[in-house]
Amino acid sequence: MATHPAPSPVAPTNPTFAGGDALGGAGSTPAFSPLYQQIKGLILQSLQSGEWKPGEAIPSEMDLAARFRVSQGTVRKAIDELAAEHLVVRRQGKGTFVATHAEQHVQYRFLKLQPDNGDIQSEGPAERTIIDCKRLRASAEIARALSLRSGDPVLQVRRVLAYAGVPTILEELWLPGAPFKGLTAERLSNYNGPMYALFETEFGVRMVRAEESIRAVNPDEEQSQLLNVPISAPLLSVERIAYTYNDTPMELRRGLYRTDTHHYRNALS
Amino acid sequence: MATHPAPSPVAPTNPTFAGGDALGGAGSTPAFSPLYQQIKGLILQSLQSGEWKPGEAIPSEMDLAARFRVSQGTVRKAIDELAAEHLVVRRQGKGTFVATHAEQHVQYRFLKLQPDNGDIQSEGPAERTIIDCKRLRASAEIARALSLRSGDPVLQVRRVLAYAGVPTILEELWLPGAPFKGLTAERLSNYNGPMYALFETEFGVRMVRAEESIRAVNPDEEQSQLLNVPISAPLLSVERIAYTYNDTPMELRRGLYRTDTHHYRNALS
DNA sequence: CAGTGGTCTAGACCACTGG
DNA sequence: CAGTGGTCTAGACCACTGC
Repeated sequence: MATHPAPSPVAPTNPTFAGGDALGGAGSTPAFSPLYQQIKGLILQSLQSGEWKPGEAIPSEMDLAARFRVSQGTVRKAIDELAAEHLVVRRQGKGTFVATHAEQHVQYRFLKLQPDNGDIQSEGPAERTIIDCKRLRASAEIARALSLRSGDPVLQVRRVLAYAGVPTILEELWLPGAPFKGLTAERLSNYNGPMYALFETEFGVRMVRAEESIRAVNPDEEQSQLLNVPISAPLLSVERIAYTYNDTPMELRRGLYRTDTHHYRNALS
Repeated sequence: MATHPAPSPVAPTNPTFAGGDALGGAGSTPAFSPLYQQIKGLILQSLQSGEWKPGEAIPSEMDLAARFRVSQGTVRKAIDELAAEHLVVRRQGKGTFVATHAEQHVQYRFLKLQPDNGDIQSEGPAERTIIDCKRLRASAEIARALSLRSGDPVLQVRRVLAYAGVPTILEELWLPGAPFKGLTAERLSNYNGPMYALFETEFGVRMVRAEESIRAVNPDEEQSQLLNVPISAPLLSVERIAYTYNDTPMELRRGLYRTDTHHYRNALS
């Protein structure tokens, strides 16, 4: 595996068209794909297949250029896009590294709740309490969100996050059963750090992007007790679907946020 | 103004350092600034000064390269960043255009509320009703948000947005008095299109980015009447500060969103 | 067809990191 | 010091738009 003997994965010398051009022009869309996009796809495959693990360095731009038989500039543009999508992180003088949720700086990348006074760092990490972790069968709703079939095995986790002793977030999340075989309440409790970091190291599942739908709601009886708020208290309902590579949904998470001391922060551009 | 006779705004031939290097090494930060960043700054100045107006084309990459006496590739990288920040829009074969909120495709770029069923397009534009438009003096809180002094003149606008006849959004917004001299309820009512588009064409104020803080709240008596919901209904409180160039705050907007038929959508990456 | 942005290359040099 | 990513250049060619 030390040398890659000219796999020639792309057009031999010049940039060409990609797609089913061999079919004789039957294609409806010309589907022009620039070389750097093809290279990006190949790098993506290697990331996906685990050839380079989270936190590790990927080969240098020169190495990749030689491996794919393109110029350094073309590899550079491919990596630029991967870096913009936070799939890799560039560090001048050191190399390019596979992104990870275990990083100190980008911890809790997907959690947008912030304390009203003081920044995130000063608040410190939340106190986590697992309520339960059950194995059950997907309802139609859960199945649809996770691209499963109704009745497929799923894992349900519920937990509370507290800041300075005040329960602030109540989360309920569902994971597809197969990729997370062996996940238990105990392993969750013992792990110290972001849940997504545990998913990476223990199950090889890397969350790459997510989408959230936010509403204002009132808690039900149980929720109001767990969060220690009156049943009439308005709460933020945050439903998240998190995706791995290839836009494969791997988690449905429903959060209830108290917003009397915290707020959901969002940058628009 | 047809030709720019070698203004030589940057280092004559080679990339050099920027910053107060002439002070004799007293600077604490070396402050290296790549050429393309300097070019970006110069283009930004021209955008800001109104040399090219929203919707217009800026000079071609070749022209800018000649004007700034750098290579096309350097100009390209500068424009790449401006395009990534949505300050300009590239269109292959046509040119690069100053971004505008009046565009058909990117209308309501900052409004993240979406109908639960069906996409945004099918819903059509909201019915807008101006409640009032008052000229008053900034409270300490408003002044801080807009980088003004307490007592400075500000403009307050309140309005309701309804979809399919259902009042869904109640907005209250404050604008600094000086740049928006002449804005009246009538002009707002008569204008058809995004408010930010009116700001561009009538007042030369271009909103470039914004930050939102979101909470769950209950309405007060007046708010509940205007939105036609019970006083116990949980609502989304969305406080936005919108910025022009140079991170200058130009609007404070407080929205109350009903989330029984709509939701706030956010993409995380 | 000319003009625009978009891609690709090859080579030079710079800034940063670590041994 | 060698190796990495970062910048800059010059030139060629491609894809898209509109006249």
